[in-house]
Amino acid sequence: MRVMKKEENFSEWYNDLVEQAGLTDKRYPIKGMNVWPAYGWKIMQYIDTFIRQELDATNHDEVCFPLLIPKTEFQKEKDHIKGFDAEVYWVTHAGLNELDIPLLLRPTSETAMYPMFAIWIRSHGDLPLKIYQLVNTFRYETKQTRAFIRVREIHFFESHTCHVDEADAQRQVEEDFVILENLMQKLCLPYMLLKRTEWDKFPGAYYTVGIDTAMMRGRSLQLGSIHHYRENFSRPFDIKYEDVDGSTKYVHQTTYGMSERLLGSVVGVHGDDKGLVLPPAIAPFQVVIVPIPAKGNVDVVSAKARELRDELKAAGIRVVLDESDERPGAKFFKWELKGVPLRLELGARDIDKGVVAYARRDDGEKGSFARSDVIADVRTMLDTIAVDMRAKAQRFLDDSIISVDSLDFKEVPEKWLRFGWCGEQECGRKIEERTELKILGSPYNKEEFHGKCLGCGKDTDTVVYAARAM
RNA sequence: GGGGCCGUGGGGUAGCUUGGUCAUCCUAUAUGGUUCGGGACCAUGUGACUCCAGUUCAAAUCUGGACGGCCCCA
Repeated sequence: MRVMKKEENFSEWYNDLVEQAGLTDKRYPIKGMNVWPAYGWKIMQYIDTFIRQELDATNHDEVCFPLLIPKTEFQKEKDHIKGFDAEVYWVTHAGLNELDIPLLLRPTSETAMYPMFAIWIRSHGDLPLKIYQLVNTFRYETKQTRAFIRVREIHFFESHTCHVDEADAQRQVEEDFVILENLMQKLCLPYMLLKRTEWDKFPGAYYTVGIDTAMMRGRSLQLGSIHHYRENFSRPFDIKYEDVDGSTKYVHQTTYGMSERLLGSVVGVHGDDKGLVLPPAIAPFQVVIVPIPAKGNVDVVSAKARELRDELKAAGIRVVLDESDERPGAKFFKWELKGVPLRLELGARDIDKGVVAYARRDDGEKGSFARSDVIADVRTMLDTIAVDMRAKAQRFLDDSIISVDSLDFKEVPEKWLRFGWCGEQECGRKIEERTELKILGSPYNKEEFHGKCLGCGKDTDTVVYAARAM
């Protein structure tokens, strides 16, 4: 029961942590398909709740499509099939019979939804159509799997929208960025919006914007992506509407997808050698109260601790009182492992002085609150913790990036590289091969830049970021 | 696709080379007691050799296969 050192061996540290903290149980006998135990599921549910809130607030409707897709629908968009062919699970039999048309488990739901969109959409009055679902999707990953980050059964959020024209679809993409920003505030995660290269965009997309954050040692992790499809899917799926002038037009579509990787990033970005560090917004318990009993005052301390718990609970703060018969020290370690943002301690000393002792999970700071102000102080402290967690993570992302203007290094730095690129695929590929990094793309919100392409040396005002993807 | 390593209580392990005693230790866990401001202690318990076949008087240990896991290379 000891958490590894994050700096020494990130992989082992991560794998140990997610199991010890109760986020996942990897003992299920299928590779890449893990069990969600209560604690991990609860956190994911908070994340999902925020996603729902944001989507509902922007007039998306939650729906739920079937898990199985007929092969015939899946094959309608050529690039899409090419992109996913190698990693779909097939259902070929039902009972004792072989199926005439094989069914696949959705790797994503475009081809499940779009035949229905073609039926639902008749006129411009039906647009925009904005829906989303939170479901599990399946991808047969051939690379090594890792809890939350590379799994075969994915806990997935996907929104799909249809619009009258490209400009309206573009407005949707911009709205998605706002939704993202609000969510990332809750998770205290910094990120970058990078427009993917042509060879790395989503199969079938017109363009893809990747949402990336920084992990240890220069690794990048994609948290999700936003795609503009133009008419790439509406044509093969025949999703048309009748416009005001009576003409028939194809809709323009967008999608937006994120997964349990959000949780994986929270673990990887905020966690430390003591365990998980949860942002207050998604912590199942924002506060843990550890009573410090001593010989002769067990009942008094217990009563005071319950009183404190009830007050916090009534104030809407998610609180747990640990009355198990472990010693206080053991409880400290346990709740630190589980990442509870704020610990309150209540013993005879505190009761006498009219205070409650506290310890912050994020930076370990200790102090005490006046018992009379404890509700307000806890609220303020939770806010402060979130602010500080964001700032710390942002610093880490900023420090992960270095600008380079040549390929003349003996060893590729363990960083994200920022450099100029002329935009030619040949140059891009060459840079990727030379550095063994992946070009994540150029900032969606253009950065002022004047420099030379790292591949061919031509002047360019396009800057891109490259990193080793996790 | 090619190569290598490994499967022992819930978790982590020793034992395997050279087959032979009640399968080691840590952790977990159950009951009782003493404790309690940073991983308590005592007492008594619980719990494992991945599966199938073979060799043998005898297999955790040797051989073959299946299944599962991990790592490296393309």
